[in-house]
Amino acid sequence: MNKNQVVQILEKIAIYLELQGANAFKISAYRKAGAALENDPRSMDEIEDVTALKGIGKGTAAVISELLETGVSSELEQLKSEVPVGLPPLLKIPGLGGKKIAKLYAELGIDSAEALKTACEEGRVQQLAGFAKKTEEKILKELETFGKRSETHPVWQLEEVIRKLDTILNTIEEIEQFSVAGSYRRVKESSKDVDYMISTNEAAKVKEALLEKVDAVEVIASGDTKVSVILQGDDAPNVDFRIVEPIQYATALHHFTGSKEHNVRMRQIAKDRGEKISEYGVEQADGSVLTFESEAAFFNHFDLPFIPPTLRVGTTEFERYTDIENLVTIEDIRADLHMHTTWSDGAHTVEEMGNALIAKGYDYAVITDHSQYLKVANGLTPERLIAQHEEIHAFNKKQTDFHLLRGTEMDILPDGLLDFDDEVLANLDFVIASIHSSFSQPQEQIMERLHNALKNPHVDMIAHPTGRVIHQRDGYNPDMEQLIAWAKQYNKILELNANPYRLDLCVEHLEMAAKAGVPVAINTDAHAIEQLRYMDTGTKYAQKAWLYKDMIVNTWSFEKFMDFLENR
DNA sequence: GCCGTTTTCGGCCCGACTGTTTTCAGTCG
Repeated sequence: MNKNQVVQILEKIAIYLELQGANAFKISAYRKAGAALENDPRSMDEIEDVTALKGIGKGTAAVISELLETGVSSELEQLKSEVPVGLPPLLKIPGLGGKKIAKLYAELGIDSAEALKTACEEGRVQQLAGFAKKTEEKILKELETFGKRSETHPVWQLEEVIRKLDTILNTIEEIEQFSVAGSYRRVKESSKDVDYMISTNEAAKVKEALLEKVDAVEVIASGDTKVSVILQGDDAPNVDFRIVEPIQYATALHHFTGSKEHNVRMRQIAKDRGEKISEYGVEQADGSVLTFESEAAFFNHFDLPFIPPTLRVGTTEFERYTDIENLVTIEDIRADLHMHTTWSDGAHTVEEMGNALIAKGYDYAVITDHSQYLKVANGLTPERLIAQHEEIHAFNKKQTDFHLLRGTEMDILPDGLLDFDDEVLANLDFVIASIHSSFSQPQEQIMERLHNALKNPHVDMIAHPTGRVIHQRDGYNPDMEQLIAWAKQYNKILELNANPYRLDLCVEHLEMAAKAGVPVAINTDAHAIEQLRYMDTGTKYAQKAWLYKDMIVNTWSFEKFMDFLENR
């Protein structure tokens, strides 16, 4: 039994305990034990003594060793025999937690969503102590969409939502500062909802403006410091707006950015020093409350550097914080090595893209339109590629300190051949090879295609190496260990494709690449000027894998980059 | 259930909101 499976069973035990109304700290002890395993970099086999991990004691260690020996947990089996199988899914109904569900089961025998619905309709739920008419109505309403709503929303969906909300918030005069917070700010691949932090001296007016301007189908909560709504649209997410006074903004933003685990650690650190952290500030032993100009000042108060939101997981950031200054940031990026123009399926011309790249402050970039195989994307034939070079050349002539390179995003064909001959490739400054077809081939065949590309001396980089689209498709499932070994052997670059639909390589694979010493490029794969902004998401995502700037080829100077390409 | 230089018991991060109450429990993040 592997570590993931063990962690999942510990979580299951926690869920069942919740449904028995067990002690909250006991429940969280099982979750902490799972988190301790998860955060340890070693595999299950490599961990000799689990009790050595903080958070795992006698009880949870016994569960783990039983799982490893027999594959089952007698504790979980016991719980399962006591708790009906229909109860765990009910935890997903907003407003219902373990205790209420336990009560519904104990007093009314409700053991499924179906039974709950009937009981509500018959008015039996509102007769229970602690429940009343409103609760019953709310449960009935939630049951209508039960199982239909997405539990989480992918980052590419939220990106759209957040762009719209930012525009709205910018029009509300009374707002002093605002920022998205929560897991989106931490660049999680998907989030349950959207959190916003807002500071103002006129909370009532801001609240009013929010309710008026934000397109909501339903207002879930509307208090003095919090407005919670469900947005209009298919499968739209919930948005929480938290409103605080300007002096509280930094600590509140930190608080609502999380993660929960990070906040717990911060509070423990504060507690050890006789201080108390809340969203409103840091309370001193004498009862006075400190507030801060910025999150950085808040961290500095605890002798920590600014910890970027992406790193706030509650573990490594407190152990490796001296490394943070080496991590790649958006300011380090000097180039974008993957983008499309009107020559293939892009929306802007070579010149328009070139000017936009200069406006971003880059030193160099590569135009990489699709190759001829990709007919749906108007891929370039060798002849059109040559014609494009004239245009790029003309653009470059007008520049003094910016270099636009000639590249291609060349298809690796289903039979493993490359879409351009070597003599075509030899004419290019930078060659990307990608798979866009026959995703369902067996892994050996996929790997053979990738190997063919990596072996070719003209190929510089593999783009979006797994082909995944977050929440939509898994990609073509390459053997990543092998792919990274080959990239190392042939000295090729692997891409972190920053498009929020992709984020490919993922964090886990980026960590493997970094460990192997394979150079990484963070690219937007922009098909239009406005998509060049994805670089920001990409660099933040790279931080999650603790990638240092010197590992990222597009932080290098133009000279260093060209030198690498020539002497690779 | 876990933890411990205040160590084998007593605390475990902290606060808002809602709906139920009439001072609070449950849920949520």
